[in-house]
Amino acid sequence: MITDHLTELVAAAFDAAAADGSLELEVAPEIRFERPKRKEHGDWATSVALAGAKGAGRPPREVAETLLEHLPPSDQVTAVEIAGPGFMNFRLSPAWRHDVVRRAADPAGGFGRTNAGAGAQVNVEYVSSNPTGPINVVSGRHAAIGDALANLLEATGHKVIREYYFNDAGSQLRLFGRSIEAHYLRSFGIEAELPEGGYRGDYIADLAAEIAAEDGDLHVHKPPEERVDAFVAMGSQRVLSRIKASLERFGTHFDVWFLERSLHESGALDVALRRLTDNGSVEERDGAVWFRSSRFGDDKDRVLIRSTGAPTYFASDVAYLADKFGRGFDRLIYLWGPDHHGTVPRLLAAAEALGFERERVEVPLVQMITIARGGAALKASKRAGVYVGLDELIDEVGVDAARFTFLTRAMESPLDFDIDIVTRQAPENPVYYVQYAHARISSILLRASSQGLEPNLDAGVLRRLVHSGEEDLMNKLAAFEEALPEAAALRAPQRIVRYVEELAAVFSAFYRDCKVISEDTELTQARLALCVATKAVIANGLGLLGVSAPEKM
RNA sequence: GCGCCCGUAGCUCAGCUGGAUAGAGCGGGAGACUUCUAAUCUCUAGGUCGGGGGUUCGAAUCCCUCCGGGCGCGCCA
Repeated sequence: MITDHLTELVAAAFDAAAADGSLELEVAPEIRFERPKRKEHGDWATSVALAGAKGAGRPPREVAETLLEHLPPSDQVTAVEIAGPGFMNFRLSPAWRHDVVRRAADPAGGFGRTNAGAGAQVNVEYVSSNPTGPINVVSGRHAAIGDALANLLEATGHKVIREYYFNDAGSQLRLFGRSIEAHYLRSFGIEAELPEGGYRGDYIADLAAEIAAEDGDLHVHKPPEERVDAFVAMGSQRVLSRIKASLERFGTHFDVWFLERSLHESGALDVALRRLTDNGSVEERDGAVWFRSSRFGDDKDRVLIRSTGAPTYFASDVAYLADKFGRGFDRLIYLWGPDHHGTVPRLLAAAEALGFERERVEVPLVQMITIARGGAALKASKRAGVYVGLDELIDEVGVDAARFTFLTRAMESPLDFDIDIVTRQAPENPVYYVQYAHARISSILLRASSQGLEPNLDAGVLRRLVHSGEEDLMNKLAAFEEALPEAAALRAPQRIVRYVEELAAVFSAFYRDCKVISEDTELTQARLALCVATKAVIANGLGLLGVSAPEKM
């Protein structure tokens, strides 16, 4: 990457200046380059002179002057200027920009991709919504973010497994089964109370009606426990297949659908428990089995096995964690909601107690969504039965606009989601701006091709790109090589959203100022090459976000 | 009370591993369609970066503190 080259140059300048005694520094400051916000400040700038001024006992501008005098020549750099309090502003050569175009236009080049992950295996678990009801917009946000994170990790050299944890063993499922049971029994004229705190959505009644239609009164005369078991199984099965369908429609594909129940059935729960017991991380108290998580940084100890003998949800979590590491992952990412943040310390404690470095477990929290309709806040709750379904959202605004909206905000930022506003804004959603740029390029390329004009990436041809609109566009293309790794490292897909919007804007300016197809064949070929590169980068960026890049709009 | 997240333009939000004049979209105002896609573009108005201290050559960004909002602190999940 170019910044590595620039860093080497400056490091060499430090060495040379030290060697001839013109700059005395005990410790050289870290050399970092950044893209200046203002064009006048060049392509890349460094503030090392400011940082090093104190140690050198000299004014920053003087330090900068000295460095400048000792800077080795480079064919990538056309000028270096000292500006402001002591910034060193570098201007890069056209050849460097042309190289960017060439690499970006190469479909096999993997422009922007890195191998930072060096093949590390990462498990990304997200959505993992309980199979007690249809999937809602909150899960939609999780799905969009999880997909984007997984894509970003893959693009930076990680091997990613996308996983959905299916909670089919807990007390919520029980409650769900009993809720269906009540409706079912009522449909046969049998008096039945909805369980306290039970599920109230219409879909519960629908599920009961479906089962009644298929099985008739088959379940009426079963023993209550057995009957609830049946409803849990049938209900969650049906709900899960709907969840899968909704996610599929949303464009989210999981590699692994993991059943909590399998942890119980395989004995994984017992194995994990034994491991903790064997290393003294567990104790019995008040008839229950506790994990001594407070030894590993948690506020207090946590129950694994209740005094009733039933394992807690957390016990499954521990077994699941062990299972994931057992499958060879180097890193586990759990995308959780803010309501689970209190359970993060115990998860990390469990990792440590099981002998895995806690740094290998990462739990980004996706903040909540405040759902409103026409300004009136709604409470999204499955149990209360008021929520906006993912399907409904897709129907109203479409997958691309929904994803883009979810990804524009940083995940740690709460999202105000007014269905009416998003629906109304759907046609003017920024996602279309970006897609439009892509479609426009496709159209230009098509037209050019029909006239026998093709892009040409030869150095001699690209040399024709000298207009400021062309230069800006090439610079913005180059920025993808920083935007992608940064977004991945910071777990910040919104950076890709920003980038892609900016790229579309810069392209629009180029489109306005530089007519692509003209009488000048060589210039046309050069501009077509720039179009091809831009189109590829837009498509790559949108692809990372799970958003389509249409050829036509 | 403790913990986590948030507080930046009228609204929704970027920017936060410290940098040079704090950005975008929407909304407001004024314009541009004989032109490779007007789902576009140009210009414009709009800010005590919640308040106050501190660190620094430099703070929206780091530290402390206060205020406001949200969430969490179960042998629930």
